[in-house]
Amino acid sequence: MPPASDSHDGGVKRPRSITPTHLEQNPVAPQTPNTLQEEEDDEEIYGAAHFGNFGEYMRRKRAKLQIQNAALAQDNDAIFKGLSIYINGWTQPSVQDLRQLIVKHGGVFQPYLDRKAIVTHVITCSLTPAKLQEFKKMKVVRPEWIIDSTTQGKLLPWQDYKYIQEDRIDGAQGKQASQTTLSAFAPKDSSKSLDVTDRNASESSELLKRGATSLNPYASDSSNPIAKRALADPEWRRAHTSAAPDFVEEYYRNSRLHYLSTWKNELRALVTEAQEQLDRNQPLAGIDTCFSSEATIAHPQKLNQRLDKEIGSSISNTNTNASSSKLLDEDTTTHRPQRVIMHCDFDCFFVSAGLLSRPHLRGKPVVVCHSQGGQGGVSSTSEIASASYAAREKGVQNGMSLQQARRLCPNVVTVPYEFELYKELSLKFYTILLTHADDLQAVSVDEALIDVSTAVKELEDKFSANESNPSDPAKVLAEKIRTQIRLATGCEISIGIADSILLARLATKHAKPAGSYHLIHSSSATEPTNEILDFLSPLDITDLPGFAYAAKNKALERFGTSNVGELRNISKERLCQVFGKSTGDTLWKFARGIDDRRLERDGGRRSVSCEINYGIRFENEEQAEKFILQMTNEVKKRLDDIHMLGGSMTLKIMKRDPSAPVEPPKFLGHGKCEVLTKQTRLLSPNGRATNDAKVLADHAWRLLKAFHIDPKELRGIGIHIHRLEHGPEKGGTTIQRTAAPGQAVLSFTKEIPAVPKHTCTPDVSMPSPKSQIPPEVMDIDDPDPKGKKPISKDTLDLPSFSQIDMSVYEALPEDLRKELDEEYMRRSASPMPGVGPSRPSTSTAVLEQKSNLKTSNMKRITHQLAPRTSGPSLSPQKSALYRMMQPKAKSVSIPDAELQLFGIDPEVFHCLPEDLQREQLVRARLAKSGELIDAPTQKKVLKPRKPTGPVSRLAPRPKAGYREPVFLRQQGKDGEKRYLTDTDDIQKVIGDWIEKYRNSAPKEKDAKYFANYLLQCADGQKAGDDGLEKVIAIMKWWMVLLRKYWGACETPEEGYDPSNTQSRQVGEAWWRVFNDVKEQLDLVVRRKFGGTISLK
DNA sequence: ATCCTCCCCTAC
DNA sequence: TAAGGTAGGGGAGGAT
Ligand SMILES: Nc1ccn([C@H]2C[C@H](O)[C@@H](COP(=O)(O)OP(=O)(O)OP(=O)(O)O)O2)c(=O)n1
Ligand SMILES: [Mg+2]
Repeated sequence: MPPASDSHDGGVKRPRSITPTHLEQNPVAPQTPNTLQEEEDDEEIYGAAHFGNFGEYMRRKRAKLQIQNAALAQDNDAIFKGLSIYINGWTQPSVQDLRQLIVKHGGVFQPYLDRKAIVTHVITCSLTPAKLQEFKKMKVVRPEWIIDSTTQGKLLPWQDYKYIQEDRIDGAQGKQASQTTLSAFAPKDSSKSLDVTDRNASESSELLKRGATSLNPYASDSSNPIAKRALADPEWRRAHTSAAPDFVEEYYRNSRLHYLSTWKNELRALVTEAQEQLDRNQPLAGIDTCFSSEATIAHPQKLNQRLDKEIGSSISNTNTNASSSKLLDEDTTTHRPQRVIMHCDFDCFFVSAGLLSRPHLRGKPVVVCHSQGGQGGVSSTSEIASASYAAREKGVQNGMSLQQARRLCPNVVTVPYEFELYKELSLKFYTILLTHADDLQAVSVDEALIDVSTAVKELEDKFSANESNPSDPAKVLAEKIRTQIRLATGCEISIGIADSILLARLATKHAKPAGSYHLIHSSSATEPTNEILDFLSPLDITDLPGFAYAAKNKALERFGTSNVGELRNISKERLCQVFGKSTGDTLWKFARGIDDRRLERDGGRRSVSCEINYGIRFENEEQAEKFILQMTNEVKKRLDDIHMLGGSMTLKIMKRDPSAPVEPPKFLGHGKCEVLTKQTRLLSPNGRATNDAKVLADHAWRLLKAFHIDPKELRGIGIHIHRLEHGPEKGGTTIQRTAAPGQAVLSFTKEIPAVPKHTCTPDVSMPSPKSQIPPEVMDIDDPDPKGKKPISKDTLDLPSFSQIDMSVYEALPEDLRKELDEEYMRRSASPMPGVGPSRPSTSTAVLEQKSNLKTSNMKRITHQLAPRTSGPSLSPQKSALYRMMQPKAKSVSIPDAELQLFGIDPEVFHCLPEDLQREQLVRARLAKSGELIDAPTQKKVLKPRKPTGPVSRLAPRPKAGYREPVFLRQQGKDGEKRYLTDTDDIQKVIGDWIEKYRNSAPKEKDAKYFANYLLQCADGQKAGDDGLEKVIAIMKWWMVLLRKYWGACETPEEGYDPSNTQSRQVGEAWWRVFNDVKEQLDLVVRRKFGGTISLK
């Protein structure tokens, strides 16, 4: 069974910020003042008092907590330390109260019952039978356990409070909690447990079963009746699911995650542009030009002057004229001096933005989500994008469902998204940051890393001139920036300062909300001091950037701890062993506060993708095909936006896991799924990477069909394009982005949405009138609407047929090849002039009639080609079949290029036993010495694996007759059995294979490998005609075996047979694989020999 | 060794 | 009702 996966759901993602809950719970001042405390004191000097009392208050409390948590291990009050507690359903006392008690006394409150998170205890007042079953291996206790324990100040035995229903619960088996040190930092992001899509569903399914709850929309096993009811109405389906004609557009208009990704890209580009301007010695003008047309922001220079006046700062910004890259360039050489990195991040960004127009909600528990039903939403599965700090106090987290939030905080207020506003604020934010930064890395719409070494240095010089000022210039600058941002946007940001990215990020968590924090060594030591180590020690691995739940699980599993301080004791070798070389090394360094990464520069895009895993509910193939069309059109737009062409496509689908309900708990979500991907080379008729909508659509549709999946089972579709090449910069097909999309795009495909979904791209970033551009304007902007039409055959500039790269040609979808064939014939450009019909038709039926005629030409042409590697991915991963088919002898060592010189296909060569390899070489050398290379027939062959243009693989075509079929030729040569060279052997392999999968469907990987092997035999010049015979023999044998075992399943039964046995499903899977392979073979055979293989 | 391919993982 | 996207780092392990 192919793997199922859902990275979102399995994980424990948690906000990086410190939950204010902790603050509330730990008001006691720390015993030992340390750096943190000192910084707090500093803060007072530097005027944090400007801010609302709220931020100041919170921040101070949190800082105290931070220190306290470090000592929490010894705290007698931490009676729940090491426990991870989940509260099920309605309880008395309330969830919030219990949660507060748990957290206050050192326990971990689990908002979800996550299969990956460790839950030591479940608290409940009542349990449904289903839950009872679900929890039967866990410690299920009544709330009194918590109450009594806290009142008595010690952890009472849970057994005394075991929750009992009529059925006996064997609760003693729950996993013991790992001894993880409590972190001062809150969890990274809201956990979305459970409809886990595992890449190895079978292995972990046992665990998966464990923790579904009705309150968790990601639980894997309960159905959503509301969704079921809605979907029963066909009208509704057609309006609200992927069956809708404009679903893609509508979806993207509302997907926050889509915006997040889009913005990040845009900001990166913008920053790069601005930096280039600055590098051209146009300090401020650059910024102005860059942004003025896109958002109404004050000129930075003026802004600064104004700000200086307003905040009465004696520090003027002396950095505005600094060259952006001078210092940076120095840095790149050897060891950089001492950087000052700031990590700047809006506090609860979406909420803060939303509150700009709702000031009365300040300080209240507010969340941003789609669901807006006032006090309703008790059962809403709508996801919370951002929660205010007041809401976080109650345990509400970003990414949580609204129903979860309501449970934790019944009076939480919901606020709608305002995407345009976010982008606007972000632009102001970035503009100001650029004003101070030597370098800037766009992290996200609300977050950036800046290198402010120069500005801090200048400030420092100024201070030292003043003498009497003991201020930390970095901190002063941070506060100045915060003030500027506040005045420009009305929002609070927090800033973490340090000399590395890692420490700056950690400092930010500490600074939030509405503060700044300089994580600095007291000494001027270059490497992390004890203070830094002490800061890090209480943290959890998930507090480190780049490490989340998977890392945590590995750490817990392999080291028994996820605490940074304890992980520091693990040797680098062990870490690398568990996490891999680079990641292990990084972890080792991070645990010691070492991070020498520089800020990332935009290195140019390497892939473009488009993926929707929500609301995918097809009833038939036609809907799926229409949807694919929408997706590929979207992909095309994205390619055009960045003037790129794609050389390769991966189609990714999510398929409902057989064990998952048809309607998952999350409304229209994908639920537990298997994730499958198929990849293909993506080449247009001109042999280059492409952006052609039709080519994209054809490839995608073809890939989708190759899954042979019931469209009803689809839950997600993604199209990824890689191996990007530069396309035309302007004009032609690349206009629509700068033109208003609607009209221009409509002009060539009806399916494309008429309204731009990029409502927040810079050119339309103003919320107002501009977002709707009149159609006339768009027409003017687009000089050549036709350029976006599928390439017209009449105007297409085709190379002469002989110039066509055959590997490219062969990689085309069949119908495209046919079309191309027809075109050549029509133009009399084919090697057999004038054979074709006068006009190509798009009718499949017609094309098929003609195919024989053309394939005979194809055969002649392909025969002249050099050997080539067969299609994409002849590189099986380790698999049972693969291992079975591996040659036992090691390969004779000889460069492939030399083999090719001999006309031997390396791939085949390496499959041969050693003695045969030698023999082949001897023969080849002999033959070559007696003949001239047939130069004129040399061809360039595009090597499938090299992304960069055609790699010439000069492979002189030996004279006909010379080259005996490498494969299978030795049959009968000397009765010795050889791997993969003898029919008997292969028959045995097939037999073994089937035997191995008598009771479960064959692995996709094996099937692919086997198919490739057969194709290799039948295709190209690797085998002569007896190669084909061999293939036919193998296929026949395979068929015989399948008939023997599953003869009844040869033709899949129509309709739904409730008595569908496991055996029947396995049989059908085998036949599906068989037919799939035969189909592929037929394709090759038809091309080569003009017919299909007959297994009669 | 170094590359490539097919994934997993992470961040917002 | 709800809108679970997207790009890049990098690891495992085969190909070169
Ligand atoms: N699961 C998530 C996480 C974040 N976001 C969006 C909304 C957030 O406001 C924005 C920024 O994410 P942050 O992680 O910076 O979180 P916030 O800014 O909301 O809070 P803070 O930074 O104060 O912790 O991204 C989202 O839509 N879904
Ligand atoms: Mg933020």
